Amino acid sequence: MLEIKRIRENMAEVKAGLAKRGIDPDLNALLALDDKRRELLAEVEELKALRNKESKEMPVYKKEGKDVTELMAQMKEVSDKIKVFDDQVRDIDNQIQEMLYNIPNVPHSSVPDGQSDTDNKEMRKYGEPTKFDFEPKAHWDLGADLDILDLQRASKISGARFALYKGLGAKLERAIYSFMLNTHTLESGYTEIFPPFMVTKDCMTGTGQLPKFAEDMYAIKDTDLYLIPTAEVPVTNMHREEILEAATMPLKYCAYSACFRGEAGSAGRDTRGLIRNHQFNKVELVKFAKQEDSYDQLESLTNDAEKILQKLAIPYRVVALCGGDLGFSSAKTYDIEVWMPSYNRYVEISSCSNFEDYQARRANIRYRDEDKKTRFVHTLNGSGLAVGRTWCAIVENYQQADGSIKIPEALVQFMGVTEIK
RNA sequence: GGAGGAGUACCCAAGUGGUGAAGGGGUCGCACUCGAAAUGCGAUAGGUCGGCAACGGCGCGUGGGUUCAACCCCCACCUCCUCCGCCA
Repeated sequence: MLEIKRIRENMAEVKAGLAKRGIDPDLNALLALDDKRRELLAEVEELKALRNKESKEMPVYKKEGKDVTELMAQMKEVSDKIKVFDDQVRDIDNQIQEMLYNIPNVPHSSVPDGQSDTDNKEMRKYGEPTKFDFEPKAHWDLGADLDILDLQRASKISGARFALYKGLGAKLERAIYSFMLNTHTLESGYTEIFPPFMVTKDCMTGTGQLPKFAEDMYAIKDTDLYLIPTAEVPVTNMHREEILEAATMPLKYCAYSACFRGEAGSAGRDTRGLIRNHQFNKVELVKFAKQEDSYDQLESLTNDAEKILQKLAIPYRVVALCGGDLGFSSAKTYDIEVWMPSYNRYVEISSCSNFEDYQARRANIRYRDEDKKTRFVHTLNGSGLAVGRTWCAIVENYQQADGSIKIPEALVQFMGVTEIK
C-alpha cells in the first residue's frame, strides 16, 4: 500500500501517477480521515499520559494514608473516555486501511503512457519469429498426435482449463523446470525454495492479492487457507514481519510451484490448449532489494529470466508495460513475450516487476541499512518462466515437417532423448 | 483428532494486581595492558505511532474482557514441546 504521509505531502505527484493508470480515487476523503485520526490520537494520548501518571502516584498516596476514592472515580471517567476515543481511532484506522488496500501502486516515472497492452513499449527482441517450410501445427494438435498431451481426459477428470501430460510430454514439463531451477541456482546465484502451495489470508494480503482480487483465487473450504496463484506469495511472505540486514541483500530466491487461478474474467479467451489453465507450473524469481538498488535489480532479474529463452534458443521480445496495463501492486513491469506460432504473435511468458515498497508496507518487511535506520525493502519478482507456456513454445517452435519435435540442446541432458516422435 | 506443558528483549531467565519488567550470558564503549586474556566501570528493548521539537502513546505470543491500575486475573485464538491415536 501507499504511505499515507506520501499522499499527504505529495498529493499532486500521487494523483498524476494514478492518472497514468486511468484512475482517480478520492484521496481528499482519505486525508480528511487521516486528519481526524491524528486529532483524536493527540487527545487520547494526553489522557493516557494522565492516567499513567496518576496510576504511578496511587500506591504512594495509599501508603501515605490519603483517601484516593475521589481520584479513583476521576480516573474511572478518564478511562471511560479513553475507551471511547480508542474505539473511534480503531474504527478510523480500519477505514483508512481499507481505502489504502484498494489504491494501486504509483507507476514509476519511466512507465510509458497508455491504456492497454497495445500501448506497451517494445524494449528489445531476441531472434526472429520462427519460419516453417511446412504448415505448422498448434501445440494441442501436436500434443494429441504424439500422445504426450491428453486434454480430453484432463477435462473428464477436472473440467475445462486443465492439462494432463503423458509420457515424454510429462517428462518435458519436468525437464523444463529442472533446467530452469538449475540455471538460476548454479549460474545466477538464486537460492532454491520449495514453498507450501497453500497460504493464509495474511500472506495474500501482504502481496496484494487480497482484498481486491478474491474472485481470482481458490479459497479452501472451512479453513483460512488459499491455493497460491504464484510462488511469489509464499516466497515474498517468507520475510513478513522481519528486519533484514543490509549486508545480506539483495536476497535472491527461485521457487518452483504449481499455480492455481480462477480465471474468472477470462471466459472465451485462450480456450484451446494449455496457455490459460486453472493449474499450471511456474518457476518464480523473487528478490528483496535495498531501495536505491531496486531498479538495477529489476533489469538483472529480467535478464535472468531472458537467459532461459536464450539457452533454449526461442525467439522472444521484452516490452515495458504502459500505465493502463500495469498490475495492481507493481511500480514497473517488463513482460517477456515468447513467439507462439499457433497464435502467430508474441505471448506473455514472464512478467518481471518492481513493487518498490508497496508489498513491503503491507507485509512489513524491512531492513537495517548501513546508517542503522530501518527502511522498507523493495520487493521484485518475475516468472523464470511459466513452465506450461514454455512447453508450448518448445513444442511449437521446435516442430519438424514429419510432426516430430526436436529437443532443444539445453534440455537433452534432462530428457535423455533428442526428439519426441 | 485427544491429553498435558510452555511462550518475557540477541540468548537463558525471575517476576502472580501498584512508583523505572530483576539477574545472568552475549554484544558495544571505556579503564588496566606492549598487546591480549582476566578483571573493573558504563551502555544495551529491538521497534513502532503522533509531534518541527521538547516530549508523549503503544509494546511481556495475538485479540478481547475485568480493574482507578494487568506481564500478573478471566475468555478466545496462534505457535512450539511431550505423550496417545491416525497417516504418506
